[in-house]
Amino acid sequence: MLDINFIRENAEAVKNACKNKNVDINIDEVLELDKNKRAIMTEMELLRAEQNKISRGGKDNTAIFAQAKEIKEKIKEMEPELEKVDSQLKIMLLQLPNIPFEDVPVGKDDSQNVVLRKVGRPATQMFHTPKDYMELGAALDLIDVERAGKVSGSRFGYIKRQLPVLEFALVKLVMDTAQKEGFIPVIPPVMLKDQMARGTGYFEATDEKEAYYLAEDKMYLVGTSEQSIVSMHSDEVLNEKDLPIRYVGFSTCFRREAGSYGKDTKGILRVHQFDKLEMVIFSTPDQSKDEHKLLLSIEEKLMKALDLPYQVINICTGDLGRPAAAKYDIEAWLPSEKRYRETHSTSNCTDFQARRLNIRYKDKAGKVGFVHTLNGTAFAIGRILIMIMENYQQKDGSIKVPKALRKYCGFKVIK
RNA sequence: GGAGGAGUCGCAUAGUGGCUAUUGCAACGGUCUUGAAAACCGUAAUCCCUUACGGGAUUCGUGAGUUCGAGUCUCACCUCCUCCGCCA
Repeated sequence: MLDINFIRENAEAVKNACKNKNVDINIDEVLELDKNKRAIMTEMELLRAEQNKISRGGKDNTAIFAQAKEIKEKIKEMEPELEKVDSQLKIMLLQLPNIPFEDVPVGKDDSQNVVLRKVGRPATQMFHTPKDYMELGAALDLIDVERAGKVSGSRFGYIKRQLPVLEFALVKLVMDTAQKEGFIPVIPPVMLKDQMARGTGYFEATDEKEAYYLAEDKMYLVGTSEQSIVSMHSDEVLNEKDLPIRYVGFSTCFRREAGSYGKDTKGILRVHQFDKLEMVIFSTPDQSKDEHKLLLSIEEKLMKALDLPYQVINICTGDLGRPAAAKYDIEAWLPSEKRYRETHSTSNCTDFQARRLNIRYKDKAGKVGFVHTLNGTAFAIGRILIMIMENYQQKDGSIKVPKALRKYCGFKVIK
């Protein structure tokens, strides 16, 4: 959510942000509603002040109380009008996107994202024609999507044998790496009250089909632990001297993948349920750009530890999503598709989520302001397993284990 | 799932329909001090009107209601605690 004062004073900047983010909202209408709302409010407050004055006068004054009652009726008549304007305004405000930073490339969609750098050598000239991970997994009995289909339907999988052990090795690698940087490990709830699910700003009434909803209990399943970790400090005032607060969370994530019919239908690249290690940072506004760099640097450190070839993408305005002011993706090389596929994403959401969730901090002078929130993938387990399998496959169909994981999993090769 | 209790500023705490919601501690700022401690003084948030000085509205878990007036009364919901049941 944006500050209404900011919108009043920077209408052009907001219009421009909407245009660059492909969001179609009439800012002039927002300003008009805001103006209307304030006019009604002012009038009501004047009446209420008068009413209070009378009520504070004393007891048993029936003549004057009759007058107060009259004012009360008048106020009551105005209420629906205010509510109407206010709810219209609120709906529009919640749909407004965060303003992208000035150095974010302007672009229409993901085709205009910018490659910042490539690291590691894509194994295009591998010694043999690479097998895809499903073929490798079938031979070694590591992934079973057929039985998962029988039991749960499409876009599910059983991860078997050495793969779960590798998952725990990845978890340990991330925990060790992140704790060195002061991240606090956390396992968050994966079910959220609807108001919290909205707080992080990924869906509104129009597109909540993206999340799983438990109607009986009025709860959502998280699509990412970012939702429950960012919400953790809602309605709190943090102390500046405690900032930045860094968390590294592990949780299962649930996604309906509505609207992605036909995309990545095979295998476990795009599934309804997967485990993910996620980093979340609460910082002061001054710190957030550096913290964003830190998140990206840890993601790259983890990728280098696994020695996977990757590229870093600067996401353009049209592909940023509503809450982010800046976002970098990491894409790893997938040999079977001969292209890079997304494994990581890190966003600086500035005060956009903090304003919705009312997460504030008090500075040394005692002044209160909204924190900045940032998030970044440490590892999305399923996708990283895929990348390891394909990039570390051997001629005989076995899979080597990245050196950094060996001490955690206890074996060097899957065969 | 059943029965009972509670929610007031960061923490603790008073407040059974009336005017400006009490008190203590902590934290922060100031005075004093060579420095510190002590002492003393000050400090809630959100919103609206105003160029400003200033004024006003709202907020006692949340939302409705009763009333001229609600922390206080009524209803619903949320959260926590205790006991019973179930359970890894």
